[in-house]
Amino acid sequence: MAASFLSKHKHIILYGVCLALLLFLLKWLELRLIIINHAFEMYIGAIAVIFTALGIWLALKLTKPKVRTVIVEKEVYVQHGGEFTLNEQELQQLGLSSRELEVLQLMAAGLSNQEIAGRLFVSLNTIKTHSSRLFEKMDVKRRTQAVEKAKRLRIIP
Amino acid sequence: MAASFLSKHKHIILYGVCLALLLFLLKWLELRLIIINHAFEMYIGAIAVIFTALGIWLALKLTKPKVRTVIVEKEVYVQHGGEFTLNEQELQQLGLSSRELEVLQLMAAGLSNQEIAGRLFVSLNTIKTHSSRLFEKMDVKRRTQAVEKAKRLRIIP
DNA sequence: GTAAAAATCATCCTAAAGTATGAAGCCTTT
DNA sequence: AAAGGCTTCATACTTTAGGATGATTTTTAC
Repeated sequence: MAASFLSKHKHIILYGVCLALLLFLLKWLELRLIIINHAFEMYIGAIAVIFTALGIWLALKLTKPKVRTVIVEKEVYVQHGGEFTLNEQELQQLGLSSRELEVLQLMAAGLSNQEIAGRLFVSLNTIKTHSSRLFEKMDVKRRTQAVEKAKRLRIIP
Repeated sequence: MAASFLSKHKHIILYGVCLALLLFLLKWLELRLIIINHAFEMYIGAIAVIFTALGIWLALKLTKPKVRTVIVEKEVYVQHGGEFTLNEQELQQLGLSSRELEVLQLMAAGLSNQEIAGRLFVSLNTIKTHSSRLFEKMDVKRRTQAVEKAKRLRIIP
């Protein structure tokens, strides 16, 4: 199929190829003419392009990369709490018993008398007695005052 | 207007002027070449040097600096005895009114409702209303819990 | 100017806190 | 063994705190 097509139109193909070659030759000659006529300018241009590229390459490769460091300070608040240092002296001075101190600590945690009683496995009345003696020793009238004073005196954290 | 245009396109204008000067220089060198025929190598060398420099300049001026963002976390330790730093975020989240916050602060100081009322020149009932709304917002049942939670959340010192 | 939020005050009621007093059991010290 | 402190518990009572609801005024936001 392909072979028969080639043999049939051999002359036409040959003519076409010759024409193409001729046009190509003409174009090439034209180009050569331009090149020959402007050989010097083109040479200079080539030099310029090559050395500009060289300059860019040198600059990019042989210099330290430009890095702009942006430092964003982010403050992180650390609730260190500051190690609690028990004020032993004040504690001694108040003369609180161990049970009273326990009650005071649970009061500071926000527990009610009933809850404290449950926590310590004693009756509500017992806690009331403890708290009364506690208030008396601490010279306060209410649990809120006791807690405030205890924190101020560093008896509890 | 004109000044801003100038400053805005400073690089372009500068480049244009440089190019013009360069062309002038080239023309002058060409003339010299005609006169001094032996300086061809020097001419080429000058071209190479100039365009290398141009390439370097271009690369340095027209490349964008890489931006590296470094986040430095700066820890801020908050000591127990140190300055109190209000936890604005938590305070906002609770949605306490200014009056409620006042009441809370006086509660933390160990004052009774009656005393708070006297301090703020309002009736006891008003303080009760405030405290009720306060407890509701803070999701607590008692003033001692409110004070404990407020101190824990750093809403009050 | 209207709607929403805040602040104020009141009444009634219940729950919790606090006072006063007494008492029993368990330690330690004298 | 007696004295004193600690813990426990109880009863009776007063005070304070807290809940529920309704209302008025003021401030704030749209």
